[in-house]
Amino acid sequence: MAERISDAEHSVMEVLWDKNPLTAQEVVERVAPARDWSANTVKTLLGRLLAKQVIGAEEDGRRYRYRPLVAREEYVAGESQKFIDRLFGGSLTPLVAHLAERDQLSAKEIDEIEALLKALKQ
Amino acid sequence: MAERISDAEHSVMEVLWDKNPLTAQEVVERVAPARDWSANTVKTLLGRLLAKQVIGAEEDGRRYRYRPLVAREEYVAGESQKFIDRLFGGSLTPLVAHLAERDQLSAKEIDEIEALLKALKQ
DNA sequence: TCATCGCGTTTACAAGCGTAATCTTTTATT
DNA sequence: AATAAAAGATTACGCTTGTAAACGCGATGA
Repeated sequence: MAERISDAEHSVMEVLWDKNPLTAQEVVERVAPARDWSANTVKTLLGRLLAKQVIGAEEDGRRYRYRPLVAREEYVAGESQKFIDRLFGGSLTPLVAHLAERDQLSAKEIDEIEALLKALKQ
Repeated sequence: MAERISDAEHSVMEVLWDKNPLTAQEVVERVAPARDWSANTVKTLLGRLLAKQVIGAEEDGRRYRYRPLVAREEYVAGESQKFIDRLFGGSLTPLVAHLAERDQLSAKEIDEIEALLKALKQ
C-alpha cells in the first residue's frame, strides 16, 4: 500500500500531519520557510502524493483541501524499521551504542530514555 | 565529501566493509546471495562508487582490488544523524519511545540498552 | 464583456538509480 | 594462430525525483 514517499514529498507530508485539511495555498505558506520552493513545485508534490494515494483531497468550492491518508505514526514506524534493518541488523541496541560512542547522547537524553525503559519493564 | 550512496550501492559497500580489498569477482560472489544481480550490475555499481570516490581501486595484474575509502562507522554516523533529524527532530528519545510503543523492543533489548546507558553515566 | 487571477493539470527536463547488454582489451586455451 | 574467456569501460533505458513553466478554466474586478 505505502507507495514510497520521497524526501521533498516528505516535507509536504509533515505540514499536513501538523494540521489538516489544508488548501494548496496553505501548504505553500507553511512549507515555504523551510524549503525554498515555488508554489508550482508544491502543487506538483501534492499531485504526486495524491497519485500515490498517500493524501486525499476533498472538494471545497473551486479548490481542494488536502489531508493525509497515512498516519505519521505509521509512516515513521515503517521508516524506522527499514532504517534499523538496513544499518543495524534490525536491532536498536547497536544504534544506541553507536550514538553513545559518538557522544551524541546528552545526560538529559540518557535520563529520559532510562525512565522510559523503566516504565516499559512493568 | 560524502557523495550520496544509493541503496544498491550500499549493498556493495557492506560487502567491502566486511572484507577488503576484493576483486569485482569476489564482490559479485558475496553480494549475489542477497540481491539477485548479474555480474555486470555489480560492476556498474563498483564503477559508480569509484566515481563517487567512496571506494578506491588498486591494480593487481589485469584487474582491480577494491576497498572502501569511507569507514562504515562514518557512513552510519551520517545516516543515523540524517534519519533522526528527519523523523525525530534530532533527538533519540522519541525514537526509543516510538519503538517502545510499537512493542518493538524485546525485554532483552531493554536490558541491553539499560546496561549500556548505565555504563555511559559514569 | 474582457483582462486577470487563483487553482488544478499537463508537460518538461536534467540528474540519479536499478538493471543490464554490448564493446574493447588482454590473456589463456586449443 | 584462432578462439574463447575474463575484466573493465561504455552505452542503454525506463523510472523516480527535484524543480518548475505552461496550459486551461472558472471567478472576479474594471
